[in-house]
Amino acid sequence: MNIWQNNQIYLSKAILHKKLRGECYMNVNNFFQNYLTKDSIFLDKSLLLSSYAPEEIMYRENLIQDVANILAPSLRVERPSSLLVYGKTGTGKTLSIKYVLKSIERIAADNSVPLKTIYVNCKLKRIADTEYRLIAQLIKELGKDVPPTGLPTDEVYNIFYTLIDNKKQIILLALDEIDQLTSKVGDLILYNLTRINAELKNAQIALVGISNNLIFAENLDPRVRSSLSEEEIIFPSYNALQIQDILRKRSDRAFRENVVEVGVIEKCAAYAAREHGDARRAIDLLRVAGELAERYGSEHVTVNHLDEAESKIETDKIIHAVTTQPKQFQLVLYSILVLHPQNTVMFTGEIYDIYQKLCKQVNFNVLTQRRISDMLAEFDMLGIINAKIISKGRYGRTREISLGLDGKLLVKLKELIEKSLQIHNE
DNA sequence: AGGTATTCACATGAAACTATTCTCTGAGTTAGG
DNA sequence: TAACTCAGAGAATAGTTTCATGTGAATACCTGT
Repeated sequence: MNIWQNNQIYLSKAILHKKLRGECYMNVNNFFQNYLTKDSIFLDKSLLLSSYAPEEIMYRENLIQDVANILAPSLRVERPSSLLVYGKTGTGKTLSIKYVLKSIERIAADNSVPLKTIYVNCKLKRIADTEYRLIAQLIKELGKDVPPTGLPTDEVYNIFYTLIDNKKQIILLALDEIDQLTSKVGDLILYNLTRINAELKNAQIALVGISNNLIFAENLDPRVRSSLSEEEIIFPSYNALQIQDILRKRSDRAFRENVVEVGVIEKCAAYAAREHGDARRAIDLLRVAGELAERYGSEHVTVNHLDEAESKIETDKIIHAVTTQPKQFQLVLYSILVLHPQNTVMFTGEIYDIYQKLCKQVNFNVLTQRRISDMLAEFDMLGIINAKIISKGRYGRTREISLGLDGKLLVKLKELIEKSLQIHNE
């Protein structure tokens, strides 16, 4: 017999039972039933997800017009100037560029202009974060597949050439988070991309680089720099009032009426404005606050929910960062956690000693101090630890490491790592 | 006292190595005609 | 003879080791008063 059928019978019996007796005890079935029938405080949560692309981008009309002006020649099958877009996270760069690309592609299609736009995010791990993978990804966007490894890089370039050069066309290539790419694999790849045009007979490529780093172009090879940034546009940060408007517009449609209490939007905007006007963060914050309110069965989203959302986002980020790291990373972090209760500040050498002991205990091979040093630097980047390089004079130079996280989170992290590494405390 | 030289304990950088995953190629093998 | 199998060469990549060089200030060591 089939389990589901049994359950079905059980379920209907339970409901019948409840109806007859009018009893209202809590069980999981009731919970799910309530969950379904209860009005959600959300109307349409997708509006608050980071994947949502609004049809109108507020406070960016002029910048979008600028971008459009620069890229417009492509509609006449002329190569437009290359463009470099700067702006901090959450200033609408990506959104605006995607928007322009989409509309330019639509117009091109309507007028049968041979134009293609490609958008690639260079930060995506295992997709486009190396030279080979970037080109492979471009080929994939053009509708052909390339093996993930095994081919020489030149070969992939050749496939790419022949693929785009088979007819006269303009390719608008938007590379998001381009600074990540160059910091990881060097700027040779950009040089190759800009040089492609000279070798193409029919097609032409125009590059649109998007960078979070405002001084990205400064430490670029001069040749690359001149050909990559013929035009530059800077996206300024939003101020608190602008973020308020953006939030209000989204929340009006994302939540039911009167769900969001007065002052929540303002505070949310203030939080985000403090972080250099990151609109995406503000929207995330509002969404998580809403989710918390819903989980607590509250009818309204309050300022308290917002505060809680702020810390939840922070802890979730750290927990996610830690759990996705390899085991050796976790063990190093564990060493820090073990050492932490005794000393508030720690040094690389101390951590390495503990780490070596732990390695023996759990049968890991011991990595060199050089490697541990890099790992500590990465933890610092992730915001899990605070590291500062100090000199203790005669007693050498080292990282001074402290933990800025709250106690509850530390305990949780420790448990998580113990579980994942199967460390048993005596 | 004031100046400089030394020294520690790592940091930081570059290159090389290792293991894994994957493709391509061509020799050897098999099966069918 | 065509189709198939399979080992070996060659690539890309992540993670690491090895080797080399850099570094900031507390201390040790001078020097002249």
